[in-house]
Amino acid sequence: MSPPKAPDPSRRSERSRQAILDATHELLFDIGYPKLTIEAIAAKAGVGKQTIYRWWPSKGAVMFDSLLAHQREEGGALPDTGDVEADLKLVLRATVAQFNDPVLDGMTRALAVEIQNDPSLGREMVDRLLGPQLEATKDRIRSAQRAGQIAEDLDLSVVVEMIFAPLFHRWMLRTAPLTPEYADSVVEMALGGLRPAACRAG
Amino acid sequence: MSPPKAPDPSRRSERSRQAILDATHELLFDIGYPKLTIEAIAAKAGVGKQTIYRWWPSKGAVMFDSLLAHQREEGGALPDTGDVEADLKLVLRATVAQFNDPVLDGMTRALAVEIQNDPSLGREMVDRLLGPQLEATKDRIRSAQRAGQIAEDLDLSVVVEMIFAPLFHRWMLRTAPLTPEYADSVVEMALGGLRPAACRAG
Amino acid sequence: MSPPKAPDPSRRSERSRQAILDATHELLFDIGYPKLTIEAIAAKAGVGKQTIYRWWPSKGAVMFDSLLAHQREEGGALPDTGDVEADLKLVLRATVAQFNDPVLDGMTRALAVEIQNDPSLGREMVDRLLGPQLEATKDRIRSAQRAGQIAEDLDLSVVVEMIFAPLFHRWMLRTAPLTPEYADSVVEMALGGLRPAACRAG
Amino acid sequence: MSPPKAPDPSRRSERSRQAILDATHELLFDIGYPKLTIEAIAAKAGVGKQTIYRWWPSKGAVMFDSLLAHQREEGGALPDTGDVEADLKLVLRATVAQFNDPVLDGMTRALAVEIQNDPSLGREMVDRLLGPQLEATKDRIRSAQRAGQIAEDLDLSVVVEMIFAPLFHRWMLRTAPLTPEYADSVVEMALGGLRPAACRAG
DNA sequence: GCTTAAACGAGACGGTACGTCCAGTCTTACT
DNA sequence: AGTAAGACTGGACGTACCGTCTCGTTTAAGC
Repeated sequence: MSPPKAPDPSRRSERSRQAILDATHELLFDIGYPKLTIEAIAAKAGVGKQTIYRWWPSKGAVMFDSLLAHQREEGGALPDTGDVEADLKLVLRATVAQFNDPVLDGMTRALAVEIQNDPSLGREMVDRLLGPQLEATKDRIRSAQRAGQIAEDLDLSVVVEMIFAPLFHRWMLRTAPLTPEYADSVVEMALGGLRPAACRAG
Repeated sequence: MSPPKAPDPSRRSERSRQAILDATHELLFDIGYPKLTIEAIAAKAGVGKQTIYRWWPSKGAVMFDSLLAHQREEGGALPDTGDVEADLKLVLRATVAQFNDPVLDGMTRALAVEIQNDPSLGREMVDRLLGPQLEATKDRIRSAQRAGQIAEDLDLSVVVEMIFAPLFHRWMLRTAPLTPEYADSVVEMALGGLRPAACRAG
Repeated sequence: MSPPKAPDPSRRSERSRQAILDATHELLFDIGYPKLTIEAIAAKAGVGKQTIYRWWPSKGAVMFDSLLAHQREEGGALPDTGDVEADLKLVLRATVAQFNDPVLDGMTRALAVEIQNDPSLGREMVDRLLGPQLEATKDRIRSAQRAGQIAEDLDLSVVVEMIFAPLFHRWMLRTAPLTPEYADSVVEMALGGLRPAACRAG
Repeated sequence: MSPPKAPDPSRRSERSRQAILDATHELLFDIGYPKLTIEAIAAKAGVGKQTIYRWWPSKGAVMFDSLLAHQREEGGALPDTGDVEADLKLVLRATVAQFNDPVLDGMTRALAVEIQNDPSLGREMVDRLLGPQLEATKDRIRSAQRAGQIAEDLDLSVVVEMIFAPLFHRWMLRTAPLTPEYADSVVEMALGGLRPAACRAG
């Protein structure tokens, strides 16, 4: 008859929620996502398994919330020194550093994996994690357009992907090591294009 | 004492090998990689589990071999009409189509996922699947360089990633639908760069 | 510090008590004792689980009260036609019928089972259900003694068990079907004894 | 299609079977049947749960096999001194002692309980445990019949129940303590019957 | 062709984790 | 204060697979 009876969020135990998120984060750090189990989270958090199953649909969802809860509030705007090339290189070098950090590497891979199995998780990730960063980058690009450094007639969604995707690709498929120099190359090539051109040196 | 005793490949049963690869392929198609189990493969192939464990180190490795065995021999060179932009658009549109094919989509995602857990699988994949395609693309780029359509002083590894990565990014993270038009945009933007038009028409 | 705080019976909700007893009875009928759960009783009765735990110590106790509340008031004296054999046969045939009634069968088994785990429940059952019937039988036996049909120097507690125990034994251990004829045999054999005797036919 | 796939008894591990039976027996002794869990048995036996589920349908069945495996081989004939009353008193006093032994008490109650939920278990119990004892008693009665101590025209199934049932009844329902004297009373009353003395001395 | 050692199918084994169910306790809001 | 509701910790349930380990049974190489 009734849809399987949804729990009442107003009665949710904040204490348990926090304990679960903390335990998950710690376990991700200690043993990594593939070895992470609901049972281990429950045990470490001092929580019944049912409490996890009551509020999250999957292991991936718990991990995602845990990631959100524990990331520092970095979502600021990009630097704007007036030199778009330098600013983008700075950002991409930072991204390279993140990918090379063992902990972040593990968690980000886990997240990427889980998105493959659970598209709804992917949507949320795009909205809450990736989206804001891409938006900030778009803002910086727009600023550069006003400064005449970037062409006007471009689809900014494609632009930001042109910039970030190569890093993601190399990291995810491990085709080659991710270095700061690679970040620089990507920025330069994206800005200048592949064609031979007198004005490339700008 | 003795090293764990390697099996003798010369006595391997070709019949069983094929049955396992076929069963895996069919199960990947039917139930998807995450639900795929060694037991199911063994049962479907009419094979003992040990026979799988004897010859493959992991579920991912079986799947990878199965993928290799069942893909058509496409590894040829890229078309070369003299117009590098048109040729690249053609290739990228084909790639888009592959990503949008439900079966290939599922299997490629499975492969990408498994690479996260098993770097050695990643290396093999890069060598046997991704590498050849990137090499073929590099060849086409080199041809375009000789024709004066592409700058000479570029790191080709970065170039091919500039071209393919945006598709991969959008597909993997599901940030937006993958369309042929998107493929065109990527090619145009990569070739022309992001800077204002003055220098773009080349 | 304080003893665990006994609830005040004067404030007990009669409405809830009845609802619990009714729900229990109905569930016993529907799904049987082994599958009966406190949660199901509470849900069916529209009552909080705590209200059950507050007033009853165990599932068995609830069931016992439910049984008491729903049985008809039968605790009268045995018939006394002057023929003790006939009267006992009548009573034992009625007992056989009760054991063969599917509903009573299930509930009585449940009760018997629960007594094994909870001796205090056993005591109460003996006092309130079994005792009265045995007492009534003892009265009938005493009447027969006065009429010279039964020996004087007998321990009546043993006598009544001689009469009822065989039925209980056969029912509980399912050694053979319980029939009215069996009831007759038991009465005849108990009265006449096992020895070969000229006077047995009476 | 296929019936859920029966395991092949010829490949059964005798070592595991014994370990399970032993662990069960020990746990029955230590914590009692109601607190006995399959998980505890598996853990104590050093065995996977599946191995228990593979070979036994229920907790009760394991316990029953464990009981059978650990009982001493007592299934012999009753004593026959020529005095049936004395012999029966001996047997019933032994039965009383068994019921009063704390370990046997617990296990027998557990068995009796389980029979209520699982009639098939009851049948097996009757066949393998209770039956033989009743048959031995019937043999002794038959011998007494030949000696002229017991009437010829009696249903022996009823006779043995007349003798054993009162003990069982008093034990199971805890109506009164089980004593050797009670055993004697039962034998005397069963043999002599309830009618007045005139015909009783036989 | 016969022997013999390997790979093979089958599947039982000790385990781990799953997702569900319910016990019994605790919390919150209502009567 | 007792109650309805239901979230909580805890723990057993029975299931699904894991990867390992026997079992006979092919099967193919080397004598």
